[in-house]
Amino acid sequence: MTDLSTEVAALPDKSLLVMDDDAPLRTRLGRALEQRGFEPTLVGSVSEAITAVKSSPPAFAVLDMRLDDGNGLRVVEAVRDARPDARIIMLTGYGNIATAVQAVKAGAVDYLSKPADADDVVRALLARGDAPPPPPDNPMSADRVRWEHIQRVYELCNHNVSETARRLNMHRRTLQRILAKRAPR
Amino acid sequence: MTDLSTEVAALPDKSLLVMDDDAPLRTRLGRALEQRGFEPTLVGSVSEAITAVKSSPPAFAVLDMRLDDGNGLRVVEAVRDARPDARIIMLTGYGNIATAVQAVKAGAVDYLSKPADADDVVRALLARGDAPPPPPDNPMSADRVRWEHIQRVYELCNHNVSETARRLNMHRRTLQRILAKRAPR
DNA sequence: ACGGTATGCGGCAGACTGTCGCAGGTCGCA
DNA sequence: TGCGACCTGCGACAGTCTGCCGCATACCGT
Repeated sequence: MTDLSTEVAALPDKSLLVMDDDAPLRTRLGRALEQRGFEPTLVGSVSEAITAVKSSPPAFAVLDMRLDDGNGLRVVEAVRDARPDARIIMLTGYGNIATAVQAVKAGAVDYLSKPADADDVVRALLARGDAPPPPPDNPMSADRVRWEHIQRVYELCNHNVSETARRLNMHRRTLQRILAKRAPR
Repeated sequence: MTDLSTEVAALPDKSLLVMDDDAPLRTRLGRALEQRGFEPTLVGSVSEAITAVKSSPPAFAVLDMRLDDGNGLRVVEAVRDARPDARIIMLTGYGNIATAVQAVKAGAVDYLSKPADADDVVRALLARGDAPPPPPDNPMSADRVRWEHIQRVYELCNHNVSETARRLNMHRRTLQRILAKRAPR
């Protein structure tokens, strides 16, 4: 388990589809996975992904959940239909349980929240026997949880401060101040 | 979808297993589900649950994830083995993505984090066609999210204020004051 | 009896929040 | 071109909340 690259090298099929609408991140992730031995195809939208899947179904897939032109779940289904043995993992900006449940039900083998480093992705991709890793003891600080929630809604509101504040039922001024600061640990 | 009770009444088999180690909560949940037409069996531990499943496999199950005498996942498997068509939902004090993924992979149809009210549970239990909430985004207030997180950890720490504060990385005094107040809206 | 730990509570200085208000920017529409 | 509807950033101020210290009490295991 220490050397992921050799494990990847032993795979019969290293084809991997990476879908993310953030181009720099996508490229970086693609490069990192390539270095670890995969043969990635990069796409930035659901439609591109579907096309790619049709022309050559990948053995692995790393998909962003939320894109501009549709839901990442559609791609999960497409990949599963084209290739039932594919190992798919979902990626998303801020972890959300409901989303994770949907993703797994749709057929993803795992769900990671960004920022997830390439090693995490590879580990999830390779994890044959699902090892219930550690005691699921996750001590996120209360402020951190609050902050992430805010970020999520903020993103969802397309970085519109006023609307985010309205939805969050908090003062625009307060939101502004919070957004101006860095994430709490 | 508006009247859950009538929908429950139409079920061929209303048997339901409720497992939670917190007796008051279990009773309350059981009563609530009974009022909505289910026929619940209440148990407070994994071993009791396994026994119950063996003697009469339920059509539905609401299981707490973490109990003193073992992992709720074991019960998921037991139920699934005994009755593959059963609809199981997991409940947990502390919402955790890794756990949610595990639960769904084990065969649960949904995963809710406490506090989940009875209607939420029934909805999850009945939701035949899945993924009705494509917009999985709640306009929960930021403070509410924080508060729920705190409550969850607090419960997880067995109502130990000092330990909760330590884990949450916040001051015990502050936690005390927060717990003394009611939930924010 | 003693150290370790948990709990409730008073108090205080400093940080944060809720509110107002003001100024400037963008967009769509007569 | 001007108006109205929004959005954004920011200053100021009072009221609230938080971090931190201390003290007293109450269980435990040794």
